[in-house]
Amino acid sequence: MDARKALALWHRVAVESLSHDLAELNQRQTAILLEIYLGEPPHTVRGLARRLAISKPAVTRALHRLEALDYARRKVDESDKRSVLVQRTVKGSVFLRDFADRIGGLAKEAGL
Amino acid sequence: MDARKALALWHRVAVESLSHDLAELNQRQTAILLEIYLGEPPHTVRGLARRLAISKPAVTRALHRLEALDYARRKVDESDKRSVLVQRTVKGSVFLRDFADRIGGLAKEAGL
DNA sequence: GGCTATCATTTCGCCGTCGAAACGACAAGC
DNA sequence: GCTTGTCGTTTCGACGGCGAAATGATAGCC
Repeated sequence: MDARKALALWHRVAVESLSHDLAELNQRQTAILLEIYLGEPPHTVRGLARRLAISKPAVTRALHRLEALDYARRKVDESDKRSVLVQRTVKGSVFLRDFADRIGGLAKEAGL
Repeated sequence: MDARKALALWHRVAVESLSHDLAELNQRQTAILLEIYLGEPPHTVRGLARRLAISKPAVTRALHRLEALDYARRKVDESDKRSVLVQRTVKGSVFLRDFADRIGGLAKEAGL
C-alpha cells in the first residue's frame, strides 16, 4: 500500500467516523482505546502515558470518559495497590470489531 | 486488506498522530482538512457541512482554526458573493504529503 | 423596489479538556 | 517507624469547541 492510498483510506475513515460513536471520543481517547485493546497488556496509567507520550492526568481524564461509556474498566493492582490496571469490556470489544469491519469495508472500496 | 489489519494500522496511526501537528486538530478539523485536499473542488462552507453531515457554524469554526495554522484559505466567490471558496495552501500540501508518507511507512511496517 | 430565501458568520451559555501543581495513598529503603 | 519515592487522582484557572438562535450580506423573484 503506497502513501497515496493510505491517505485516501484515512480520509474516508475520518469522514465516516464523524457519523458514528467514534465522534464522541477525541484523539487521545481514541488512541488510548486502541492501545488498550490492541496493545500488549497489562495496561497501567503510567504505562499508557509513556507509550503515548502524554501526561498522566491526561490519561486519567481519558479513562474517566472511556469508563463512562463502558469501553474500559479500572481495577486496582493487588500486588501494588498504588497501580491501576486498565481492562477491556465486552461493549468495547464489540465496538472495535464493528469499527474494524467498517474500516475494512472502506479499504476494500478504495481498492486496497 | 482484512478488517484486522486495517484496525492495526489505525492503531499505529492514531498513536503516531498524537506526537505530531495533527494533535492540534480535532476530528472535525481533520476531516475537513482531508476533504479540502482530497475531495472534489470547489469547496464551500455549505458543501463541506453537507458532505460531513455537520452544521455550518461548526465548519466556520473549524476553518478559523485551519486558516490560523495556514492549512486553508478563504476566498469569496465572485460569481456569488454570499459564498466562500475554501482553498488549499502550500503549507497544507506539504503537511499532508509528509503525513501520507508516515502512514505509508506504518502500513509497510504492519505488512500491508 | 420590496419580499423572501440563502450563505456564512457571530453571539450566547454551557461543557469538556488542557497543563501545571498540589494531593493522598501506598511502597521501599534504612 | 520515618523519610523518600512512586502512582494515580484531583484541583485550579484558562481555553476552545459545542448546538441553537440571531445577524448581516447578497441573490432571486414578482
